[in-house]
Amino acid sequence: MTTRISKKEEILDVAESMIRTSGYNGFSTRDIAISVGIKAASVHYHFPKKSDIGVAVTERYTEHFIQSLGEPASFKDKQHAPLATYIQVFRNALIKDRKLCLCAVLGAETGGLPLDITAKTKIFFERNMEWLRSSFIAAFDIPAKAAQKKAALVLSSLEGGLILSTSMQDDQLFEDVADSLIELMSLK
Amino acid sequence: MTTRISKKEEILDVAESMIRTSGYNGFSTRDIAISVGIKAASVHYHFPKKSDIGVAVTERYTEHFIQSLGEPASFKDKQHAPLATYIQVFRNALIKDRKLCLCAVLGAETGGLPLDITAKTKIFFERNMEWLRSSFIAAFDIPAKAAQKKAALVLSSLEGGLILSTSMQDDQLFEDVADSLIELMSLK
DNA sequence: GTCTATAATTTGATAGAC
DNA sequence: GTCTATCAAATTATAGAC
Repeated sequence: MTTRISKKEEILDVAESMIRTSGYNGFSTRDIAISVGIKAASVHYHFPKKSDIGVAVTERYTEHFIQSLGEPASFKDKQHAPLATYIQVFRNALIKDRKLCLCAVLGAETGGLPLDITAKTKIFFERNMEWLRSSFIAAFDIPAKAAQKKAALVLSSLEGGLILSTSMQDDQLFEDVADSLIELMSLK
Repeated sequence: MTTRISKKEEILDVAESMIRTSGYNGFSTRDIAISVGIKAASVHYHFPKKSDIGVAVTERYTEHFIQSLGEPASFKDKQHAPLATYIQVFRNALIKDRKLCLCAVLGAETGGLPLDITAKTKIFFERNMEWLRSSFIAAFDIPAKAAQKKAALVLSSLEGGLILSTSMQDDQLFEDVADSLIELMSLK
């Protein structure tokens, strides 16, 4: 006897999928209703405004994403570990989900979004940068500024790599980005 | 006596700006009309369907972008030249335009776009990858596969860097990405 | 919690006058 | 080439019954 997830969670699941595929302005509350199997009015019962869905999806996505990375401190002196872990999370998005990172999509639409959603998107990137910085400091024992630069390159290139790979319909392009990162960062 | 640009060009200018700010689904043909100073019906005279605007903008953007890069062959044996040139074009988008790359935005919305627009977006990335590959082969005298990997990293990280920098409201993040690329690529 | 019904607005697009 | 007028459909959202 499996526990059924609530309609509220189902709405978030569908919304996350739709944003990661078509962007926040690429679907309607009615689209969500149809996909969940309820009426649009019922969607508004759980989330009065569409932007409430966007905010909730982004918060939940951020928590799941950071949790899936594990503890930065555990990479002490293990130089390859944090990058390998990080690449795998993005590879799963591309290969298993066949979708982009939620916040890369929202970041690309920034000017067309409600402000409460852009605020949550910013937090996603800040928390990921923090994870990468502290992981690189633990793994490589390098100064904060060097870790910041590495983190900026890794996060930017993997977010961009997902977009390029998807747009070009070429999974190998993502692997080329990953290979480049691994090769170049073990040299430095 | 300066030559006035046509309304058709003005529509493309405004549409390009709006897509790069809010995404293709983040504005209406009426928004364009207001910004150009005509009525929505007049926009449809120049471009019958909204997607015709998207296709025309993407084609024009691609041509301008590639032209601004110059000839790849001119970088023969000049190792720093192609990367410096490429970074500067993206830096201009961030600092001068205060906008993302058109095709990064369209790439992020892929699933919610008319197919003729996604086709043009794909061509943008293909032509940029080709420019980078041939530039790196000329500059570094390296095998095609090594050039492909470098090109994938450079294009992905600069596209992603623009998105992160904009979303985080932190121009320095883009410079961190650029510094990382320059440092790591001159070592390899 | 979900439904029907409805409303105000927006959107993409067309017809036809000037 | 631009306008007024118009439209059908979609979109976000609310009121109130069950």
